[in-house]
Amino acid sequence: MKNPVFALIDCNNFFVSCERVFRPDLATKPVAVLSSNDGCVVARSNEVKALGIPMAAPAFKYREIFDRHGIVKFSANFELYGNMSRRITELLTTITPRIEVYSVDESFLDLSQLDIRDHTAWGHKVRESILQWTGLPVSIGIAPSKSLAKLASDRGKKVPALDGVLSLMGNPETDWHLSQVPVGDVWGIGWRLAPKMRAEGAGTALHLAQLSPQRAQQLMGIRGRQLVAELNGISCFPLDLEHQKPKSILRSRTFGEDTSLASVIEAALASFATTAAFRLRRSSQLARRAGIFLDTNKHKPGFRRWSREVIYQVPTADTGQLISDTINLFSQIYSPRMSYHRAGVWLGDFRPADYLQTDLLGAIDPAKHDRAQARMQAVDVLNERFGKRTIRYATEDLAQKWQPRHHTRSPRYTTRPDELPTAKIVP
DNA sequence: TCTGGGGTCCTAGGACCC
DNA sequence: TCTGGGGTCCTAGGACCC
Repeated sequence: MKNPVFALIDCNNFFVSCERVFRPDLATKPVAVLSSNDGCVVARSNEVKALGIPMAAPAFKYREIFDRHGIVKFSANFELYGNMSRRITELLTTITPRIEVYSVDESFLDLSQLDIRDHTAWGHKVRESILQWTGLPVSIGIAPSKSLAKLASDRGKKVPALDGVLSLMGNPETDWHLSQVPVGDVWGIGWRLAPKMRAEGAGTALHLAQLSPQRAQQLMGIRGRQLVAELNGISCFPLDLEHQKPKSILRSRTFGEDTSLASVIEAALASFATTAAFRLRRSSQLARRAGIFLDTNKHKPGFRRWSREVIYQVPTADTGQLISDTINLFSQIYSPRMSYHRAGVWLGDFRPADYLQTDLLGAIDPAKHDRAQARMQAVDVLNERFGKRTIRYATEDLAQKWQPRHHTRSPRYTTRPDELPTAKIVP
């Protein structure tokens, strides 16, 4: 058994970098990407960070700074970002199959089986090929634990002299790097724990690493104890290769405008149920629970949330059933006097898709179940071949008014040929 | 007027059983 | 009648992540 070596590959300002690949004219301009409804800032170029605009800042509060500095705004284009993300994943998979895709812009690699003599040089080589093949700048951290790899990639990004790569494998400066990282920037220390750690005298990652395991567990539970060990180079969080199977699925949106109309909300719920069920089928699972929730505006007085759920004796991934059940749940909590701001559908308590055959045969009507399976498979095949929403349920079409606004979305360059710019050749 | 969307894990407490 | 302890399952809420 070899000693663990992890690399974290982390895309810099990911959404902004994706936009810049297709807009090289923006390479040195301040650029921000906004969430659904153009509500919050979800990605910032370094220039925007330098202007003091924080992550998740409500866009309307910073409009003046946006205008004054000519910040270029994009509505989030997740189809583009997802596609760019897959390109990087494919590239990394050629290095080693032992990869954990941790998020849309971060992957861990297990390097322990590879024959790498100089980890820093290896990091620079990987960084250059990703830049060459995708146009995206990344930072790379290499260390004996995931938490240290994460911290190292962050240092690689922030310290210009490191040029995007830091290896903490046998690095005599490890303690010094730890001493430069505020405790709140450590992976796993959020806004609640950071003040608590500072009060304990642990203001930096180095101080945190020096806590006794007992004290760490007292203050932060078992995860905290493991985190402290990780900072000392003892790996507690293994590579998660099964990451791709979700344990719950949520689809929700803030509406383009608040609404009291049942038909609008039903159309939204039908649409959420459809995409959630598709994702569920793609993961080869069935749900034993499904639920909905409705919210008023949480930033206005009198904020309220309503929710209902249904438990299935026979788990399902059938879109038709999920739509009719969510609409039914909705009718139990809907009041025409309320003004709704946001709604969502969630699925949970999953079983493997072959569970019905192995465990419930006899308890269900097999013919009926097979027909439902065949129906959903046909829908998925047609939609894959001819485009999303080729086949859909009528409830989705009751209204479009719920759909979020996205006034400044860029073309989906890599997935929608019809949105590509056209070049005219002038003779 | 205008404040996102999607996840995971841990813990404490209650119900229930032996 | 009262007493003890342990195990499991479920749920709600908290905390974190990107």
